Amino acid sequence: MTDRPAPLASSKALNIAQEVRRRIIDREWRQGDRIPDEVELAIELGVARATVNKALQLIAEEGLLERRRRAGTHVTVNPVRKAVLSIPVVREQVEQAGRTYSHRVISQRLRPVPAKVAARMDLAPGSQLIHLRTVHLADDAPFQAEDRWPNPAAVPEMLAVDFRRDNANEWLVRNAPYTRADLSFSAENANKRDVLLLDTRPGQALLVLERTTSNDMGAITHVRLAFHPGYSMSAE
Amino acid sequence: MTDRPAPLASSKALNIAQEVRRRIIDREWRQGDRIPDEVELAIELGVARATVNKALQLIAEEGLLERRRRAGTHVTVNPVRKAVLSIPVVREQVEQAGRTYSHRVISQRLRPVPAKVAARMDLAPGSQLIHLRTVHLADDAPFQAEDRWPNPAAVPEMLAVDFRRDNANEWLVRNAPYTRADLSFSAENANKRDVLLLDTRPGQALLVLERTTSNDMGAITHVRLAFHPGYSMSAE
DNA sequence: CTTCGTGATATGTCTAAACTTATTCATCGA
DNA sequence: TCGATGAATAAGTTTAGACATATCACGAAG
Repeated sequence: MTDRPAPLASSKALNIAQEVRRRIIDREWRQGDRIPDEVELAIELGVARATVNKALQLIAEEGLLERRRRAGTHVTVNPVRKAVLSIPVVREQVEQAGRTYSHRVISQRLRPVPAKVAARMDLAPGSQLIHLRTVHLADDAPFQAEDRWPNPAAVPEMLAVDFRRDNANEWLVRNAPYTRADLSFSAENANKRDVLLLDTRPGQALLVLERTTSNDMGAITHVRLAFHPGYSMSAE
Repeated sequence: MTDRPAPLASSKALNIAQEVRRRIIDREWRQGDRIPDEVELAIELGVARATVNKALQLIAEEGLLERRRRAGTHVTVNPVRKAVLSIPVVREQVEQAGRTYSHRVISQRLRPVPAKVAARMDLAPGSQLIHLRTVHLADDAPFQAEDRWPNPAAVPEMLAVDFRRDNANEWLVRNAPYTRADLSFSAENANKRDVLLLDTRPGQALLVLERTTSNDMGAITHVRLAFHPGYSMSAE
């Protein structure tokens, strides 16, 4: 029987990263301190420098370390908290919760964009876009109200699509891939339309996600998603 | 003059990643397709396999590719959108906007935790924690209302700290590093206290961030941050 | 027909070595 | 005193090669 080299719950690089995090958290390396360089750590830990490099880069991405050529690696003084949000497709979100998904298109027609949306999409005010209003349901209860402005200039075929049959989000993901997405979260008091779509009362606080997606050619779509009351979005 | 080997706007690995993204976006590789394996790509692009590996791992993290040993690398069918939120320390957030930061501690005392908070922090109901209420100001206008439950069991010294002088968030970051943070966003209608602290009207929709931080020993603190009306949080 | 190996294969990981590049620091000259 | 210059340094990147490991696919045994 060959003795296995390590328990290997995970990779060497990850073990090193964990050890480095421990030293930072346990104050062996204080905020602002310069830590030993890659060569030293490689020798101390008995691995190749490339492995130490991988581990340190990982932690630097997490924000606990700052690295600069020649200056060395330092423990970040005021680490900015980063949170990764996963924003799944509505349908999957609903189905993953074990509920039945459906959606209803309220309206679909060509309209000039409102100024605010035009600004976000970097379009000339008054441009004609498709305007689409949809409500997404979980077990026939309103889950999310969608107010979308797809840009036919991005994908001309979209003018021929009937979004009553094809889910707009999924059609766009498949037919108009984007390279950039700007999103923002806010809280809004339910307006009349929200009340109607989400079956709630006026003024109810709603979590609102606004997203603008674009590629090199320009904006593809802007969408405002209002979640049902009480919805909360988790991270990390 | 030695002719430089490449324009080298960035590294080879990043250039390869960009090229791979392009092929996915331009539909040269369709959703679900298996793409050429690392060795093939390395030969095609004239680089080492390790470089291709780095590029593909990067894109897999972004969610556009799925990789499994032996099965190969496939283009993700329904990519989950991921967004990275940066959650800066309040003080820096305010100062970065060119405004003057200040804060006022409304109350600080030992109290039994409410059931909801106890559940989040995984504590026995009725445990005694410090309860701290603070309002953060930008140019003397309310910016954020904070409702915090630090756990003295995590760092006993905190019982002796006067948070009127030391910013609680910053004291904790320095003296009680955490390894885990759970956060969630929601929208809430302003309650009476929010109205008072944020100088707004009852029912106003507020963006609320709740965060529980902990380390191996258990929960360190739970905090509810209510932002001033109209505040929005952006990502990517 | 099903189940259980077993080999082939694509990715995962690590290493040692070399080269590149940004940045600091000390030295020297104006 | 100040600024320019250049050497030294630490991280960044790439390479070729090796071995590890998960899993797919196929064939043998039941």
